[in-house]
Amino acid sequence: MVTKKEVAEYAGVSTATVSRVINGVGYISSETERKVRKAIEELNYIPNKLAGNLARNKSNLIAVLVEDLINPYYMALVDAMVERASAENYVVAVFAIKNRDVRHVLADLAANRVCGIVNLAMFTCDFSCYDIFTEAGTKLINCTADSSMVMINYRSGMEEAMSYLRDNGHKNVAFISGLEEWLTYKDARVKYFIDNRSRFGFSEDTAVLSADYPMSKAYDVGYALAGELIDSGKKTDAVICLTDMMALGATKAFFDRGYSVPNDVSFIGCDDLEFTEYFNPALTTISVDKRAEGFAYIDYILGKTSEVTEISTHLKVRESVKNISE
Amino acid sequence: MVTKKEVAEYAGVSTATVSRVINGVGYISSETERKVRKAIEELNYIPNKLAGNLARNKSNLIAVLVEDLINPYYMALVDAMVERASAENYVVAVFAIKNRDVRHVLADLAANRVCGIVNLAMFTCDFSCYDIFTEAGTKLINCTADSSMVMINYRSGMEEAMSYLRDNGHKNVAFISGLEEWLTYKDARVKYFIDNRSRFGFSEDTAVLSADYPMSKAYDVGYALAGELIDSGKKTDAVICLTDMMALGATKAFFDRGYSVPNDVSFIGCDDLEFTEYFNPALTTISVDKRAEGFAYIDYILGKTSEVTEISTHLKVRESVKNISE
DNA sequence: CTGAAAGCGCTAACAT
DNA sequence: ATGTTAGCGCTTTCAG
Repeated sequence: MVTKKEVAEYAGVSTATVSRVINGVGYISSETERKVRKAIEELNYIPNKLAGNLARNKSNLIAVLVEDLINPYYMALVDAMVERASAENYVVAVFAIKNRDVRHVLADLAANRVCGIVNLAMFTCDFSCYDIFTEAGTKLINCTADSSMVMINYRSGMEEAMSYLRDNGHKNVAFISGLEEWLTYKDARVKYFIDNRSRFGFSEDTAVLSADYPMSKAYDVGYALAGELIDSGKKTDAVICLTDMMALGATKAFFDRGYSVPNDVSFIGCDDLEFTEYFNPALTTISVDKRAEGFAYIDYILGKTSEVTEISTHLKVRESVKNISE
Repeated sequence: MVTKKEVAEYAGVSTATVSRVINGVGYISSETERKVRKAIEELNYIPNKLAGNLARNKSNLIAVLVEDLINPYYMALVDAMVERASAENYVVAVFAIKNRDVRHVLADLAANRVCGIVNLAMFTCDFSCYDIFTEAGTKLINCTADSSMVMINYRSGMEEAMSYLRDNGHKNVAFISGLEEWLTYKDARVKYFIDNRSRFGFSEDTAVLSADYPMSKAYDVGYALAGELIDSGKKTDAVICLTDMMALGATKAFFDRGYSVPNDVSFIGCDDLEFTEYFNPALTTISVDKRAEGFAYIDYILGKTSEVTEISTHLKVRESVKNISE
């Protein structure tokens, strides 16, 4: 594999000059640049990132931390991140916590001198774990509890969803959160729901159901919680679910017990996973701009954003809500 | 960040010795080892992979090449690969072809000196593109047309699926392949179906439908093809789909036209994506051991396998096939 | 505008 | 069993 030195010799310049034209930094005469580019071209030179990484003691690796990867939402996020990162010659690597000591994983990240970490997992770990990274200037997303640089604005989506339910005659709407209780009341979706349901004329007496997501799978949680909801005997016209996958499980529970969706109960999910369009019925959902979210993460890590980025949400109407106003 | 040299000094040995205990190679007295481990521990030393990679001119990066990542099957595969790779201190990075010149992507891989490439994309590219890698000793999976080191044995799964349909009284079974025609007849699932349908007493007159997967999304293809199937007016008791996502789209097409699944038509998918259990009806599918597949890829890249690995498949019966024998 | 040269932290002969 | 040392290929001052 041809090295920078060979290119330099071939072009009759120094390696420093070659570096300059490649990295587009510093002054170079157009004549020299031409020669160098020609040499690169003819020799088919491919810069060795390994060496570059070491020289600047910083890799072009961006780490995505997940519990496990079996989650369509993450998939969409990672997809977007890869797209954005590769445009800047960065590489996105996936690290999973599943069955591993978090400290080991963190050590892995450190050993590979990742330049940024996007934490999509929900493990708990005291912040001192991250000292090593903050010290090294690694950009962290979602690693500490405090102010995130990108926030999903669920207000608009929730507002639309609740208006839509109201306009379609629903009054008894439950919320399947699935999160642990202490998280449930911190979640922006749940909070908005609770704080505003009376404003939309909904009953205050409907259930907000917690469980242990994301420890358990979203659809399992949805299925179980919907079962509880049915068993409770509470009158419910519609249910909003924290995520689409939860809605998938929850609707299934209703089907399994002989109910029809949306004839007997209406459903609204959240996330807008693209294939939920093909669910039966097609899922009405709060759409999150996952691509923008993924882009924002990368932009932050690459230092291209200063202020916090807000990700928009809106309702995507499909078939899972029935008009029951007479 | 503390370096190997500092550890060596602290322990009163040379860097080579430290390397030896870390990499567990060569002889070291237990006394020295103890001292070194103590130094590592007390100094909180984390080896710098960047330097190591450069020194051996080979990275610990394994690349996964995808068209895009929005595919639950890949997700499961990547998940498994990450698990296996991290156990050996390798890192899995995702590279996407979408909207990019394949040659650029390949150059990226080369620039990062990846030690292996798992090609999950389906782009065409003459093999000379890979010369640079074979020359460098990079392990390649699915990059050239010839013999793969891991093969999914669809026979058993298909056999079970077809027996099951036969035993449930189905005679007119269609196959939604979705692949382009020239690929359709190369695919093991399709081939098995065509070669054996008469043996199971199925009509030879049923459709095998092609399209342009994976250029188009599986569920879109499934939806469109199922529409064609319905329009054709051909009698069909059951349909087998190349993938679960295709089945999702296909069943939706039937629902949208007023049919009931499985009352009017039965469905069998393939892949056993875990959440298809929650489809309505729960999808009966040919289960592929995706974890084993992912593991096999990594094992091959890491040089832990010599002979070709075979991935097993079997039918997972759920609710999408109805017994129509009277 | 360009070149020389000193690292980056680690590996792997080669010595001892 | 352990130490010495010459790179790995690139970046980046510092001179000129």
